[in-house]
Amino acid sequence: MLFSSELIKGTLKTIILKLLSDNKRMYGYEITQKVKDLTADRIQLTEGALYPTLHALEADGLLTTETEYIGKRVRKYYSLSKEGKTKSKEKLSEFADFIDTMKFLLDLKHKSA
Amino acid sequence: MLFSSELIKGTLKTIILKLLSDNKRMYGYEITQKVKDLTADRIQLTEGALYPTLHALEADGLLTTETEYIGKRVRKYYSLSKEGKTKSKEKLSEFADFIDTMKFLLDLKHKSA
DNA sequence: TTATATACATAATATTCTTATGTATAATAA
DNA sequence: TTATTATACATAAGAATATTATGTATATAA
Repeated sequence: MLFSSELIKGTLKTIILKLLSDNKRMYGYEITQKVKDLTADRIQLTEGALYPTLHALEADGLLTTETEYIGKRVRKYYSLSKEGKTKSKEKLSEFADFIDTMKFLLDLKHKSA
Repeated sequence: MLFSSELIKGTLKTIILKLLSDNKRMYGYEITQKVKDLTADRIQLTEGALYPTLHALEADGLLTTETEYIGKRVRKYYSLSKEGKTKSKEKLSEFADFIDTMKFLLDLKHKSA
């Protein structure tokens, strides 16, 4: 069972920043596989969403890149910049707060007066 | 502190369906106020997002409406249809699952090999 | 009497996603 | 050996959904 993509919207940057804060450096394809593995195939990042987002994070100065060749195949490694590390913490803390807020909003009974 | 709108994206339908499953009937403005109250002003639904979404849910057969006049001012009450009730449960259960998945994905350390 | 709150709606724009397409190498299965 | 799948990048067209701005109108509070 795959999550409806609707739900995942808006979480991509947070996911990327978190994985990079744990792993020092990762390349795009690796990120898609890691997320697939860790979520038992329930979140599958598409390339059309991932790559433009990586580029945007880099353009914002949050990520730095190193290109390497594995045989003849190119691989582009991303790492958090100093600002990226700060941003990663902010995003994670905001997301944790958001989850708490949503849990409260959605779990409890709030009958109107 | 307001949540970045990015995070809230994709949760609007779930929020609406949940509030209506607790409250039998609500009107648009009331929904915005309820969400504002319950989240201590951290989630503020905008009219430009809310009304089109209500219309879409109605067009999908998930909501029914009754229009009433309070003095001379119109008020449009929304209620869950039978399919809406089913959908509401589905959405909430999916969201709960999603939260668990995201918690796992974001809380733990997953260093690559 | 002026600003704010209530109450709806929609249009232009922006953002961000899906889907499709393109290129190319490496590994595995038929 | 050849076709398929996996690896690995990228971008463009289109869809979905949000923001921001605008419009209309009544009711209430400063």
